[in-house]
Amino acid sequence: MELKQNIKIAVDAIVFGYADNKLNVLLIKQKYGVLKNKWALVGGFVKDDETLNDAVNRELHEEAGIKVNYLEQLYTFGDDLDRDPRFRVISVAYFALVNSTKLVLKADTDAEDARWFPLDELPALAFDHQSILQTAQKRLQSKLTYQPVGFDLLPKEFLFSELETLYCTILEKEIDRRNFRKKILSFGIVEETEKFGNKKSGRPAKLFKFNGLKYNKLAQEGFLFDINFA
Amino acid sequence: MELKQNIKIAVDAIVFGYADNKLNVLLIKQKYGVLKNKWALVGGFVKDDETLNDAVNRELHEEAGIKVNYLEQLYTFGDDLDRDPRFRVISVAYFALVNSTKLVLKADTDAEDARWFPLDELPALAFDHQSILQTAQKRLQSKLTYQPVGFDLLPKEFLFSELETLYCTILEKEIDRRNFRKKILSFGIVEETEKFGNKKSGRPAKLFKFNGLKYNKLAQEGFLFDINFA
DNA sequence: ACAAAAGTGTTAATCTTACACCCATGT
DNA sequence: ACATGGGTGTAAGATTAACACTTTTGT
Repeated sequence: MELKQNIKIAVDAIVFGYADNKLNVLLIKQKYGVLKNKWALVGGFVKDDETLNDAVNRELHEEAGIKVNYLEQLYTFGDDLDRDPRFRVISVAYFALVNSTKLVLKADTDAEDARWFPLDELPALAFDHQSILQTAQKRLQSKLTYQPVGFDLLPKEFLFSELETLYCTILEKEIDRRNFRKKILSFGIVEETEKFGNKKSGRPAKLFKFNGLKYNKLAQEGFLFDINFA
Repeated sequence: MELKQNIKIAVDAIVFGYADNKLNVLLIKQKYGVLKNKWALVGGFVKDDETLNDAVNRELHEEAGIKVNYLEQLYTFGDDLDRDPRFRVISVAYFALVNSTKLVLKADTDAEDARWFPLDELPALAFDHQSILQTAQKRLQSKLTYQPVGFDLLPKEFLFSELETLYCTILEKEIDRRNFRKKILSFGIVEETEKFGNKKSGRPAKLFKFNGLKYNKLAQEGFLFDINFA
């Protein structure tokens, strides 16, 4: 009874990036194997002597050449026995955020191609990656309201209007500018810099930055980041 | 590179029960193997042709003879390479709730013994089960505030005071009786019955029941269960 | 001068918190 | 009559929601 198990374990990463007021997902098209010429999430099999975390980071590096700002375990998909046509695979999915604006994707060892796709222009995906992606999108939406993960999708210094648009875009709702600014500033974890953005038109706007250390300190003392708007 | 993987995949269940104003956890002591004479979570290896969900339910049945009221995936523990001394094991942990008051545990095929332990009187646990348990406890605490999972720990009909004590116990804080009752009743998902509890002393109290169908309907319309008290 | 985006305050409504006394039963 | 737990309302304070005009720059 003990050792007859023949199940493979993989990790997959849903990497979200944000650019041009759009939420993007990182997909790759592999050179070899069953996945040849199909778009898929970054991912692969776990090595015997490597942690799940190391496996994801390795795949992210090998297949797309990136380091992410935020990474957490999302869900383990293992109820679909025919997920992978080759053999039973259980996939531990991870959820990752990057500031994609200036991110250069280099298709490295395993990948033939790596590209950002806006969420509303997705190609057909391999396996059950479509449904994994939906789970991830829901997670992102809810995380946004109770953890300061939005900043991981923006450059270190950003305009308030960018932060606001990010929230509107991802949560798919309108947000009142004044109330949003008031609320965010009331937390005391976003600071004004001396610099200004470089938009072409309109009144110049100050750049802001997120103070992660301060957030951690406050969070330990019981502070709860929380944004909820009608 | 493809198929040399030698990792075993297991499921474990953290089953919480509630009785006598205490939160309990279901632990088992196995007959055979490395786990002989050690208390551990219900769990075991996944079969090749069985979903993760089926695996957990099977183990719950085989090792403790129970059906749970609530079951959800908790987290996949796979970063500790030496978790199991025999070989690399990745464990998908599930989180389960039962009304344990009248639950008869029958040690079935695999288990030598199955018992409820109050959270503050735990024995030493096998593997990394102690830390899995802590993750589960945190999950329970937070779930309690944004999903009506408390009802899954109580009998179908319960006293308001029982519900309140359950919240106090699990969240480890004092709650104002009037505010609590007002809040819960305002949701409209808990209904008065005609029956009364059978406490020995004090004024007789009505039994209430949770209307799950109504909750589901409301939840679909955007209703959010939410309990937060200082 | 006009277009474009940034910046800013107030008020009404709602929700949350704090708090204490009477009620129905068993002994 | 007393002990035990059940049941109830209100007022002050905090938070949220709704709402529109002025400012600064480039063209």
